[in-house]
Amino acid sequence: MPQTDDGIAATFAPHDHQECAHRALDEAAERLAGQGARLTPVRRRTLEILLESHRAMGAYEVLDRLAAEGFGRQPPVAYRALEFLVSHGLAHRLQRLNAFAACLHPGHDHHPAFLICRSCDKVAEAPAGPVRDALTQVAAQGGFRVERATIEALGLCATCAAQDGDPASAEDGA
Amino acid sequence: MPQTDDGIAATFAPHDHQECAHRALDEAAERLAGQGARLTPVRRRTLEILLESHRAMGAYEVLDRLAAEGFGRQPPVAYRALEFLVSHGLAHRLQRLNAFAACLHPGHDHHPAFLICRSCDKVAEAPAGPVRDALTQVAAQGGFRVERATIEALGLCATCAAQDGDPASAEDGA
DNA sequence: ACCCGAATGTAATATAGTAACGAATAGGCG
DNA sequence: CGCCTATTCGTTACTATATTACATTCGGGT
Repeated sequence: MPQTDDGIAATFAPHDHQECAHRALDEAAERLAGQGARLTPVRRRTLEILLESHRAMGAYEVLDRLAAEGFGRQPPVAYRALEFLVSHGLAHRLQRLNAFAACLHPGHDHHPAFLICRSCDKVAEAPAGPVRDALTQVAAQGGFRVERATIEALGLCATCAAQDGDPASAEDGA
Repeated sequence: MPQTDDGIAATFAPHDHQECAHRALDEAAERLAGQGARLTPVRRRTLEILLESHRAMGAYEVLDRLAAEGFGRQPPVAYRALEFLVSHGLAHRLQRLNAFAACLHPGHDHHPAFLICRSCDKVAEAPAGPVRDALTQVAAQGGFRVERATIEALGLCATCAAQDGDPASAEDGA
């Protein structure tokens, strides 16, 4: 069973999420301190909200939460906090979903590939190195220089595949 | 100089676009006939509009054009035609841009990678096979089964790199 | 001619994102 | 401390993107 615990399975499988989220928040605070950037209350709360699940959330979904907790209730409140987090590598924007997800590996590979489970809606980050290399190479053959790449996969995670009795992802269902 | 004429360079370089667009339209009509699908006036015109350039166009940009030519002026008019084209493999949707581009290689690789030039805004389709393989593999290591992938690169095409005097993409500019 | 399903058109509304500007606030410094 | 300045926060107003719902029209079969 060639299943490395690289964080993908860890995202989708049941786990101590309190611990998981708490550590990500600590890491975030630490990294920001090093950069002289301020983790203000709205920003911190926004990150906490994203960290409550491994799903991606729309800006307005985040905004509703913030508003309910006494922060501003206008779109820029959410967009600014989210943009701050993204630009500091603490959250990611998912193009396919027009939504945002907390980064679980701040600092490792800031431009990962995303694996979006269509069943449980969770989003995992996967190392994009080899994928990016393949893309860079095929582009280079046409004289195109890749500067930024969007790599997002929709599919089924191992946990959902097992639960939904989807045999294709196990051994063989014949 | 390992530059195959796989269509990437062909998209970005100056070329006989009349011929290029016309051929794509013919191919489209032929394919649809084979499927029993109808290339109605709005749909045909929508495809022609997309084919006028190699850029991606927003739905409302297309809609304006259609409305000016006597078709309906409400969003569904454009969205329906575009969705039809996409679902029949005659156009693609670019997630990064919330926009649509005509497919130049209907039938070949219906889920290509996209190369978007940030300078001329043109969009080329690149064979996504190797990229997709790399993605599928890294996902599989986490137990994730990829069903659909979005692969879009932003960068600089060869033509723009040469014009803008960007030496990095030529040999070396030291 | 009649019927039916597909395609087209409309109005209305939902969702996503940005611009512009004033009020509050945190730190730097006399 | 008191003042200044840059950042952050909040608001209003607006633009852009996309969908739902429903009436009408059109093509093709019988």
